Amino acid sequence: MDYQFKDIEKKWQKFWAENQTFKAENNSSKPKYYVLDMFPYPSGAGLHVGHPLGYIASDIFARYKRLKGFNVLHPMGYDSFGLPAEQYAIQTGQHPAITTETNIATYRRQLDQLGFSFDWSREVRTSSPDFYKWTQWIFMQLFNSWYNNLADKAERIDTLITHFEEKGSAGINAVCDDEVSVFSAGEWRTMPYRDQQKELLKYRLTYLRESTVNWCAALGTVLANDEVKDGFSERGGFPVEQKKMMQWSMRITAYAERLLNGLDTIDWPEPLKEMQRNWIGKSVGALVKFTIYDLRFTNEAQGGSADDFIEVFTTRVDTIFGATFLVLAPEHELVGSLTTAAQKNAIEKYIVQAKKKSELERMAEARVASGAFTGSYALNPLNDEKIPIWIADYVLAGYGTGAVMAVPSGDQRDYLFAKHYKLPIIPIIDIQNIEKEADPTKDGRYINSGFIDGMNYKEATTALIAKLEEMGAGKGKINYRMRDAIFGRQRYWGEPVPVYFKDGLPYLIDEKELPLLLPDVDKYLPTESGEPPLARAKDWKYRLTSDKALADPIADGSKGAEPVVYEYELSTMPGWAGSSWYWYRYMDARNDDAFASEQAIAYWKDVDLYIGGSEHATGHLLYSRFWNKFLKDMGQAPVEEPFKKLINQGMIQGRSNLVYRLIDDLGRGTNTFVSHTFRNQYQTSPLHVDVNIVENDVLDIKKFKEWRPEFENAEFILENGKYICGFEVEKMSKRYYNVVNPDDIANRYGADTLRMYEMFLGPLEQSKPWNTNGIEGVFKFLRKFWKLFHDDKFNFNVSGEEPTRQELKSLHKIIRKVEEDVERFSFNTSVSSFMIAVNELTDLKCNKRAILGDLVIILSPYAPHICEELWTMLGNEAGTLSYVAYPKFNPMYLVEDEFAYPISVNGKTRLNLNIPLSLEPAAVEAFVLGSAEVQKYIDHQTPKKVIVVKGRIVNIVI
RNA sequence: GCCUGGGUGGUGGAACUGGUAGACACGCAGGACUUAAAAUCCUGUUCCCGUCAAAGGAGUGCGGGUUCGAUUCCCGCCCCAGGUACCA
Repeated sequence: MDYQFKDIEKKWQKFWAENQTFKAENNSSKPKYYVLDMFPYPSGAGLHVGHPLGYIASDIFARYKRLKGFNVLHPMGYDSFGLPAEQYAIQTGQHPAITTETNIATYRRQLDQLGFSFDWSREVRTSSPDFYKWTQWIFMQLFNSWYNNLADKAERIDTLITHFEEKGSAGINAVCDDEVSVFSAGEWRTMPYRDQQKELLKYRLTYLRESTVNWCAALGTVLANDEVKDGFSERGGFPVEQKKMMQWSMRITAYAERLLNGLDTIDWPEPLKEMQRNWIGKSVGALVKFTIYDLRFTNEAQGGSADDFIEVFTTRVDTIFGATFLVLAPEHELVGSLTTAAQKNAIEKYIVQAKKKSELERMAEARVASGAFTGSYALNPLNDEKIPIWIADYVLAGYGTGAVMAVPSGDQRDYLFAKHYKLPIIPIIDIQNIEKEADPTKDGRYINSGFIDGMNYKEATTALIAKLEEMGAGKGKINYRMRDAIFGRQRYWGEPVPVYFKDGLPYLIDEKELPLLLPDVDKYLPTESGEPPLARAKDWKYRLTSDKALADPIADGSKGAEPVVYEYELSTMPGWAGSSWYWYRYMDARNDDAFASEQAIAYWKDVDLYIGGSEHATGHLLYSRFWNKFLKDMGQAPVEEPFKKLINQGMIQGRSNLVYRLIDDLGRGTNTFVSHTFRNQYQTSPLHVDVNIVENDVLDIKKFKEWRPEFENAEFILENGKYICGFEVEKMSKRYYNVVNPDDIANRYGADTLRMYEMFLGPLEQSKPWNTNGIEGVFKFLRKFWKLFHDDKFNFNVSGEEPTRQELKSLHKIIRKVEEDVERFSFNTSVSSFMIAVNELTDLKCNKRAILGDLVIILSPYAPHICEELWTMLGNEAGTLSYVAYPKFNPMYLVEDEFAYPISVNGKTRLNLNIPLSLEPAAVEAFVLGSAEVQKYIDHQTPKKVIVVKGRIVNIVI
């Protein structure tokens, strides 16, 4: 029989499902290996050909590891909360759960058809209550924790309460809100319960506070910074504005340093680590206080509570003697009190103007200096120099202290500002060149800089910080760019937050009541009063009954049998909540008592290999590391970093095909099309054509005429009897007619061909356009492979004879090659090697069972269906292929018989040799000269010179 | 601007720690089998010169350098992709 991929693939997919071939056990004498894919959001469009790229790679690796004797966990699930299902619900009224269910069914069918070795018994869905129960549970743990800087880890809030009770707020070093209260133990104990809770909220790792958020009116929700691109929402492209709202936040900043340091311990792509480093944005610098000069000038009306100094953050404290003015952000709180009567007009005008400027305008505007003088002055703490205080929108209120010391000689922005407003520019380093622009050099020695004159950068920085600390005018300080993550969305289709409100303060619901189920609503839009959709839920209230209320000394519910009713939190969790811990759920997916059992977590520990796209660099991958570190602090997770090795698969772009339509004299399109080569000899306009009616860039004219009624009578100017299309690399999208569906490919060539072809396309990590042009080659290869096992009449025919040395050489060459390739994730070169091996064995007419059996095993991770079929045909039990031992490479078969070759360098002929590694360096020369291979080349002559490099490669000049 | 990758035939891409550049595949050209098509097989295919061939020359974005030898290492530039940005 010829290679009938359809029957074979159907048969084995059914077999694997029925026999649960890939079910992983939570205990095993084998070493564990956890291969994880980033789980998909099940969108309505289904999979296109780019999605499975990473899944194929991880599947190959998972199957390879099984053959290598590992107990492999390779699960799959769905990140099924999300915006598209909700948008669809708003438009149609259909419950997002139903849309999601339908989409998941499509995804599942498409995934199954590719023959993945997932353990589906562990499937998770973030939108399923038995999953989000634990997302809510982790939220509660975060709420019940604070970050102790002294221990450098999160602790239960109880430890903080105990400290307050015993010692008051003294001695606490925590990551918390800016405005925490100072109190004694006695004061704490007499504090009303509500005030205590209010104070504790300032320390909790998830907390409520008023923050400026990115509000997207069109989506009716708040977006995280990484969901906003250039002032528009990443999804949908709607305008985003700044708005103040009470919001749930996560104190991820507490983990900034650990998130940064952890990067050095994990095997991730360098660009991705770099993105996270930039996102965290650590800068080491100093806070310096500049005394305000003569407060008499300040505006009496507003100056009542003003401090008498301005604090700035700088990373270049060494340049402080070059500071010739201060600049505050227009929003800085001292601006009002610093503005003199004379400057009041100018300042107010500038503030109005700055506010009006949208994000976009600020971006578009060239770097033109703009600002206004407050009329006040400050004193440089180190030389008592009197310098003016300005405001300008190049200083950001949200970073550092919202105020900077301007050093025009060293900072380009300050330089431009100084030039524009004719402020002094003082050089402070001997080698500085500041004629045209600022020179931020750290080399050279300081000048015009008081007591640091003559020092270098390092000496000056140390000396200055010491001096400032001694004077009480400053201190060393580390700043991070990263902000706390906002954790609420005014949306329906997300996890409800397990919190109710009493007297305006949030309290956790009883843990026994988890999961807090998402209630039904009549519409999925915000209410008329602007409340989130959950406000529409009927009778969705928290009932505090007397027994539960006992724990709370002021609960009103304790008095009678009737429960007291409170409002739930109405916002839901953001999209990243469920994905921030889901890899643990796979370890023990059906557990009702814990997010995963202790034993399961102790066994699987962490993800050994994680494959997914780099677009999650500063979202999912950062939040996951954060939650993992928190769970570790809580003793729930065994290791600091969840994903040991990570690989980014490249994006698969679309490859559009174009036809060239002839244009008549009036510029109108005719119905005549010109083939690619001749397109410039005519007036033409390019037109996208469906890639599915084009093969190898040759247009199927018949299908083209049927494609659209208007082309029914189309005419063509051909080349060599064919119509050749042009192509362009673009996003894969319906409107370019370049979407290729894996179902079509699988139908036509089979899943094994598709799997191998996607790998063959190029390096896994590289982005590349999808191009079906080469797929025939892979298909031919599989057919050739099939034929090795059959005679001319397609009868199965293998021989039990002993393999020849040649055959063994071919086999062991590929065993070694593929093993090396898989270990370094170079799947594309493996596919090539398979082709070479099969070509060689075909030439040798090899049908030896011993050779073919091993070949089936090593090919099976790539093309599992055909290999299972051949494996059973070879007489093995069905289903055993996935767990047999990987063939062992035997170097004996690979002794090189050709190791000398002549090369010509600069007109001299040299012999290049590969010397066996086993040879002692001292013996190399004798070995070389004694070798028959070499004698053949030098032909009795004495070589002029023998050069040995690294004991391995030898040049002989002849 | 800064950070991180990358630049090799008509195309996708090979080349492990510096050792015969272009493996493998597509495409193309020619041929075999066939009434024909499909399928399959064979030959050729970096460029230039050369009647086939032999021989020769050039060649991994550009210009230098180190080396017996550089796609690989170093210096300076150009271009492309991704990330990021008045972050002090």
